Amino acid sequence: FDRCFCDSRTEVMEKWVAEFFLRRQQNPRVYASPLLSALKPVDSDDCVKLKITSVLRDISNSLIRGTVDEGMLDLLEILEKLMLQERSVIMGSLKSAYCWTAVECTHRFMWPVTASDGFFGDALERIWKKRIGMLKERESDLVSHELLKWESDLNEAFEEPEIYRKIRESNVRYNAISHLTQLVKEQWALLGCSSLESEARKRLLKRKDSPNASRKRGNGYGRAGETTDKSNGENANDVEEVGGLEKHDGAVKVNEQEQEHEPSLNKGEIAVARELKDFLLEIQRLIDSSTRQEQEPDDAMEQSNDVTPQNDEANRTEAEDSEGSSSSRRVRPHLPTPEPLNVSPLKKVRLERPRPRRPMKFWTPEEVAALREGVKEFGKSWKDVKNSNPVVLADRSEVDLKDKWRNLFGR
DNA sequence: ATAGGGCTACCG
DNA sequence: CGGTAGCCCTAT
Repeated sequence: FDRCFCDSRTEVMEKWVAEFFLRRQQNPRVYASPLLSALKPVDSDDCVKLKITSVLRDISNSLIRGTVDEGMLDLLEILEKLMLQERSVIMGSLKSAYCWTAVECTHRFMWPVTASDGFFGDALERIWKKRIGMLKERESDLVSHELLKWESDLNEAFEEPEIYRKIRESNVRYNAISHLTQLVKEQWALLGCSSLESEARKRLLKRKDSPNASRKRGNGYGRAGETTDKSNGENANDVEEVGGLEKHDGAVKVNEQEQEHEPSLNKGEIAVARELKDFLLEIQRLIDSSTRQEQEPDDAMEQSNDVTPQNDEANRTEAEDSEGSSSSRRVRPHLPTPEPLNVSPLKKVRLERPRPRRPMKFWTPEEVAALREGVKEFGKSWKDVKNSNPVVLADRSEVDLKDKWRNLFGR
């Protein structure tokens, strides 16, 4: 950090701030492209992560709006390319999300009862021949078996009214949304917390550790905000704000990839903190005005700089926390009429219907002996018992062991 | 992961 | 019926 402290300091901070806003899940929703263009274009190669973050943000937003269209396919393709740049594997979740999104994009043209009536043919041509054709050409990993299967099914559907009808009536959208949601969740989790936040946590820890020798590592991070005294002025503010916001970070590990930002700020710490805060406020202001005037804020942004809203800065954070109270004055985007779902997402359905009962098998004396041995050695930790003789106990689950033991000796 | 309640097939 | 063995479900 020292090295880049002088000239590229602001650049790093821009990245951090952008990243921070892109990752937070709360309102106001950030739109990736305006945010990135609002910042000076930081187009170095190490921005891949930031780009991934922004693509994810776009996908999330699209999902929140309920929009699963060909723009989504674009986003997924970009995501794939970025992940290749990062030399990470293309995961199953991305493949199936892409597959189902492609199917959904086609499926939405199956509104007429017969294939030839509407634009189904055009959709096939555009999406499957051209778009996916290009994927095939560059041997993309997105071309999965699943995808190929659907390709042939959809092509068949064009000829066979019966197949057309079946696909037409199936609930593709539900699957597409599920897979996309899954993908987004997985990716957010993979990214961990933002650089800004991990920095804040680090400083928080340092501060907590130094005064008293309480070594409370592990998941001590959680609600640390309250315990810090506010006497530290703006520093404390920053930390609280940052610490409280992100929800999706689940695993509280400081991401390995975050290490590039590792070196801590001990010089000019205060100055940096102050600058960060200014950044946050400024960006917040941009976001506020841009989300308020719908999502085409590119030009709106300029004027809004001076017409900027006023005093509500102070209560802003609280307003966001109670989701929705402030959203009433935001323009609600026009949502496409949702297609009816065969399965209500509200009703908790078991997607795999009740497993057929495992056929009953009596315990052999050998198995019982193994069980006794195991328990003698490990007590009632069934996991260990099973591991102590995995061969004999191969088709007995840990629960089976427990049940059998109960049968043998009452309680 | 484990404990404990419940269900079902079977038997006397 | 009641009892038992094996298996399933779910709260902790």
